[in-house]
Amino acid sequence: MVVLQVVHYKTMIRDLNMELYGGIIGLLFLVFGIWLGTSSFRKRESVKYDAGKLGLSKREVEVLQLLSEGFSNQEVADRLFVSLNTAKTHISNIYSKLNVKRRTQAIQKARDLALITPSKE
Amino acid sequence: MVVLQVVHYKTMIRDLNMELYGGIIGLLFLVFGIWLGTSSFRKRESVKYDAGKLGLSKREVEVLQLLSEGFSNQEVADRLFVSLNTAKTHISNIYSKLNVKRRTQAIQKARDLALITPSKE
DNA sequence: TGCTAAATCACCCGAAAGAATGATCTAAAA
DNA sequence: TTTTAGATCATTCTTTCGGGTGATTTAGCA
Repeated sequence: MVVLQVVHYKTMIRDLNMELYGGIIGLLFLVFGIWLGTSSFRKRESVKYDAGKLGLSKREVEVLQLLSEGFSNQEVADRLFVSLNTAKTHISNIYSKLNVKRRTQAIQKARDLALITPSKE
Repeated sequence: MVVLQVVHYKTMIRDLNMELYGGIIGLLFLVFGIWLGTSSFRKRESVKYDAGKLGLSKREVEVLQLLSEGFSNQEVADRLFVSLNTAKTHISNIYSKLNVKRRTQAIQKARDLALITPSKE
């Protein structure tokens, strides 16, 4: 009987350890699962990288950002404290660098390439 | 010794069960974690609902979709097999219903309200 | 120190976009 | 059947966009 009790005691110890292990491993699985779930939905964010690749200057990226927020040429000019003509020059340069014809297309491309910061989504 | 062996045998059985349980519970945690991770990143999608609320006709939603894809007025007209004037009329009506002044703002609002189908993202 | 890229601004011109208004036609609802 | 909403198209007019070109200034690089 003593033998049995000793054995039983050992298994109880082991049970406790198992519970602890179970909890920890469960947590690990949980964390791993959350990581899996979120990482598949996270988007890569590389602003300066793509912008530099396309030859966009930081001023042009600023303009692009404002364009994407729905501002007119004049509003962009006002917000950057430059003349309308300057704003137009930047915008034209953006079009040629992005290889597009219209501002809507530029905005589209900027979104696709993650050149700009989305306001909502 | 027979007793010991029997007890040992039982614990082995239990160990096997524990491994199974552990695996299953781990899987459950994993699934739950993935669910947690993804659900916090999923977006609501209600197309016809908001469109109706704003009083947009289905034709206008069609036009809005094309606008968001970067098409010019003429291209929208061509794609819907209507005249340029008709396209412009639709677009104007969209602006007043969305309470915006420019097409870029209309596109923005349409995206925010999930009135349109995003091409990429 | 000269070269170069970036940023700034100007002027001109044509095309596109947008506002305002009115008209016709059709299908569905009252 | 009469109303009504949606879709269609037109005309006129103003504003905005976009292309093309050239000039000046400044800051960093070779």
